[in-house]
Amino acid sequence: MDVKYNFHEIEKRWQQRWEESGLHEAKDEDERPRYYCLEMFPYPSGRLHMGHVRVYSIGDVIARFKRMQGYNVLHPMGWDAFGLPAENAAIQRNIHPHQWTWENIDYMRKELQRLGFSYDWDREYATCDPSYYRWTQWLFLLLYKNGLAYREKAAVNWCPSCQTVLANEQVVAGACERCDSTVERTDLEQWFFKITEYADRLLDELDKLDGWPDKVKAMQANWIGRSEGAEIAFQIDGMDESLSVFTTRADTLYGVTYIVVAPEHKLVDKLISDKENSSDLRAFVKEVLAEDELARTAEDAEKKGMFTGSWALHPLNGHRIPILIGNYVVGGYGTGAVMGVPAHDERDFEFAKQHGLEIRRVIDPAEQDGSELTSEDEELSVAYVEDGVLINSGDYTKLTSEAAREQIAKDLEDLGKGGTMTNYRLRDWLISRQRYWGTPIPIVYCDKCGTVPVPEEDLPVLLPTTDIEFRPTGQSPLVDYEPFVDTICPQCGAPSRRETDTMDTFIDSSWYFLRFADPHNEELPFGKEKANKWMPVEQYMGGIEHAILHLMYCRFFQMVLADFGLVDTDIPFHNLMTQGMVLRDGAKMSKSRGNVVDPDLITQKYGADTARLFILFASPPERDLEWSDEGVEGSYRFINRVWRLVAEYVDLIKDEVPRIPDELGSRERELRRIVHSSVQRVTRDIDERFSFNTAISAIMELVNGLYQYKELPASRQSLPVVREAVELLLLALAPFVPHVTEELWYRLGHTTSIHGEPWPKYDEEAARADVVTVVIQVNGRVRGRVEVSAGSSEETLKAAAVDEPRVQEYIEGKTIVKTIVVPDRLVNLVVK
RNA sequence: GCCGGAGUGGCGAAACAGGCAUACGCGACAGACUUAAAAUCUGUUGAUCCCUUCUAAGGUCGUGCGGGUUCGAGUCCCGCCUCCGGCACCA
Repeated sequence: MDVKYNFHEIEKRWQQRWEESGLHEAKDEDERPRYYCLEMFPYPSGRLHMGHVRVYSIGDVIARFKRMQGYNVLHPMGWDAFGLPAENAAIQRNIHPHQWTWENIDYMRKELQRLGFSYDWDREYATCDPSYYRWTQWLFLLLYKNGLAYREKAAVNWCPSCQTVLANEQVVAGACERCDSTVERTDLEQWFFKITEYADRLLDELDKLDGWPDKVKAMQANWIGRSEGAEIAFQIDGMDESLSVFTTRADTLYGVTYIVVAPEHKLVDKLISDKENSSDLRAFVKEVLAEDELARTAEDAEKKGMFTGSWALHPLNGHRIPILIGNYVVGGYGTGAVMGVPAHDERDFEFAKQHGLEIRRVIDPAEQDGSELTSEDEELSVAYVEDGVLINSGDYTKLTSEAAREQIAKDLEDLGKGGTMTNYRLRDWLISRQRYWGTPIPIVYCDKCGTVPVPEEDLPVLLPTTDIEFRPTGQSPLVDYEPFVDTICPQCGAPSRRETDTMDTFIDSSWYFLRFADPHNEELPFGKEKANKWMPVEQYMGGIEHAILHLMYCRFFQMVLADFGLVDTDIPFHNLMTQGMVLRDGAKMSKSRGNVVDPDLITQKYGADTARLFILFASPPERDLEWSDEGVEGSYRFINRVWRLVAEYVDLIKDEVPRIPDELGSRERELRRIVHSSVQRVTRDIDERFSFNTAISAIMELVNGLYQYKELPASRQSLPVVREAVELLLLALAPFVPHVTEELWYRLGHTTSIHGEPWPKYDEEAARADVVTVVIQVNGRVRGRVEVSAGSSEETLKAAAVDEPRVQEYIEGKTIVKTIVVPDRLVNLVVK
């Protein structure tokens, strides 16, 4: 056998053979238990980056391992192919987005194939293909017909650079998630999905996702932001209007000394119109509204406020309460108005001090924290924001905060002045985009019939791929393309206009995992039977950056589709793993930083197996991975070490059967102990905790053990034991480095793929050591070690311990008051 | 401020259930092979020497910091610090 490890030739040959033999195809009709292994599909940006290589290497180990364990594995790949970069590239390089995208897909598919990932390529698709987005449109109509998609004028986020609106989830700290430009607020008529209708379920059912990281669940819970409290209506004095506030602290209702409304509140006009200083008031409103919303409502911003001249009436005691306009009240949350309770809210306290408003204490801490009853008229230096016992609160005095909240909400409800209310941070999902390269929204506007959905049989509404000027103008490029826009009303046949906005690309990826279960279906997005066969995805993998966006949208879609009976499970992904980033010099790889390592160069120089092995070995999957050129060299060295080992042994063991003789020498028993305990560790590390780095280190120890054994004179070596060791080594290594293990497997004389072999069983008996080192401690400090046969009794261990000369030094002249024995591990003598 | 996660050699990291801290790899150093180098194989590699002494063993210290529980703590408990991520004038 050639001594040189020629990865170019090996990898190319096996990739071809695997594809030809259909080794990685998932079978719809197959009685074995199914296993759906999925990694987030890529956007075809041009080339793979190391982040891709990492997540797909992780997924491939799992897919291959599960196949060897006897599962019918679905491991598909496709393309999240609609999106802005295609348009930007089109503008910069004068190439059509369609062409740019498909060329990228062709290139990146080759890159994936060169890495040897075991995808079922028969199921591949791209979301920009009409055969896919036809069903995205179909699903849009499903939501529309069921009242879950609607069009409305609303204050929306506008990205001036991307020239489109964005969903709330796509705005990070006031900036566009994609390009970092500051987002502007503007009123526009837009399409929304009613995700808020599912807010409670999206929150409550997080508990069902026991295979998801707590981090992701916490982020989603945060994002949904459910807040339970009360709505309270304050009659406006002298007007036939009332002002509603939302509060979580109804127990502090008697402490209300003012009300603040947001400048955009719909009653602002009425409140200030007939006042003598109304022009000043208007100027104030205008001034506040002109401020950037993010800055205005930032925590450290100055709290500005101005009295409107109007008064509200307390719903329980009828007191007159001034109404102010304040910059710190968020118009879009709750009712856009808050009750001011300065004694028991830090923000209100600060605001009241600034504007000389009354501070009235109504909660006493006494019984809550056991501190002394504080004097009621003592002036507060800070707000008391904890729960307590009510004081100065009419009939509610002496109730606890908790009891009072309930009672007050109930009584207000009876009076018709409020009741319990739940608020969410989550907003409806704004899904329309003023851009070209996306799924057209299948809606027609008719002068007579209004908004008309395109009939299902007329789908897809094709995105024109020629003659489009797609430079962003703030409205969809389709607006000016008459062949697309001009149509006839599906209901009355009159000339009408198509919707020209396209859908947020997150919709494309919110159901793609279902399409993989049935990718060629021409009747439906997916057949129910096939979806039920494969769903939910057993193991899903991707970056943490999708914790809220993609992963919440998918849950929403899956719930909707389950509700409409298209699929049984309402959970898209059973287990989720979020892998860390690939860093170099401590920072994320990026072009601007110039610290990018091109996967193609690595596969060219070292081969796919080395690239995969390094990435899996360098770090546990969830953690960030620091790129290291030396580390890559090390992985390459290791594969060569395996190659040489087999090359040196192959002629000797080619015809050996791994039958183990009953009588073994100590060296053979030692080798088998290493081999079998390594396989045991690899199995556990992959199966139970995806700890690939430690699995690989166990295999390295196996190889080291074989090299040690190889030092023995050839005549004294047991070839059946070596044969067994080499076979187990290759099998355990197969999911990580599929090409080289396949090659060596054939060289050993096998005629079928190693990847079709069952995962190796280990012999627990063989994995156990004959002799163990037991640590002897005196008072918890290590004072000696003894070698004893495994499973020695407590008495034997104790005797061996006190016999140790060095131990005797420490116990001489002292009394042993206690002896702790951990079998096969440790003896601790406690002396005085 | 609230929520989640992390902090271990020169570096990436390991320690499964409270029981030898640093497995495995990188780097470094040394030996073998070689005319030589590379490659390869083998070995050494936490700090320290105030203390002991047999000079290569032994002691002592050591998992962000300070306490605690325990025969024994990287691991459990209490209190902090730092870093990363999410939410945040959300009423």
